[in-house]
Amino acid sequence: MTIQTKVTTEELSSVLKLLGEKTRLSIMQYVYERELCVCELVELLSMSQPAISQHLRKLKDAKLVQEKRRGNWVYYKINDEHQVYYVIEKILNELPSIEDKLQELERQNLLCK
Amino acid sequence: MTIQTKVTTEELSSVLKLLGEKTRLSIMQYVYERELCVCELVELLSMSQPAISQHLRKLKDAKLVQEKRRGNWVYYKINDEHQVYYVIEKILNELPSIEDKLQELERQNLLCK
DNA sequence: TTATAATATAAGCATTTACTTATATAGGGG
DNA sequence: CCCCTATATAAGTAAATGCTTATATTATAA
Repeated sequence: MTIQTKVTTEELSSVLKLLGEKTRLSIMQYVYERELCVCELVELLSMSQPAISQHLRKLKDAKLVQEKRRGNWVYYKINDEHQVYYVIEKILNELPSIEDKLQELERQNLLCK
Repeated sequence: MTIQTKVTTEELSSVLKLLGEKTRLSIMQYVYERELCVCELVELLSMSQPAISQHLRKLKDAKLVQEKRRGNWVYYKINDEHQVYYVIEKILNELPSIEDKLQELERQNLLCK
């Protein structure tokens, strides 16, 4: 049995506001599928590095993602222990798979390390 | 079996952006529970009538709510045929019940008609 | 230590947003 | 028809937002 912890409207809306931005929702989708470093996300989303970093900062501050440094690279993955992770999963599962884009990245040897 | 129709990241993020605002998320919560007119929402949320109307306009444009006029009053209810209604329900179910607030409104005879 | 690569942060800016106040519209009752 | 009530819309504004460019930080490698 799953304990349903209720959140406040403010807490939930602040999470939804973060997901309610195309780039950030994409980032969430990617780091839900697998751990990725900043430069990989820059490639995948075709956006500038500062833009991606700033989005990641917001997601990290909201504890929606976790970071781990490995040498020069900082890897991000989804935080599956977030208070409303259950909802976040439902949201991300509505989106079509991005597996092909990740494979394309591998094929082009653009993966870091 | 439920057919899982995938939406684009843009479509989904635009819905989440609308829900990612405290007042609008509250409105959705209320019209999910029952049909309400504008002046009732004004009471419940303690906000100005134009502010509520403008939020309702956005929700209506996104087909998240449906409206029906009855005399002077315009009633709004959730659109349970929205493309991602399944997700919207999951989101709203995370929030604590607002039943008590609706009862309080009734008790004070603030319900229209 | 110096150079280089990956990432983060700061500052600036154009756009969007959520309200306000004022006014328009629409329907019901006299 | 006129008046009143409920709602919608318009215009204005302060604050928030998502980018850009420039620079700082951090770790690795020479």
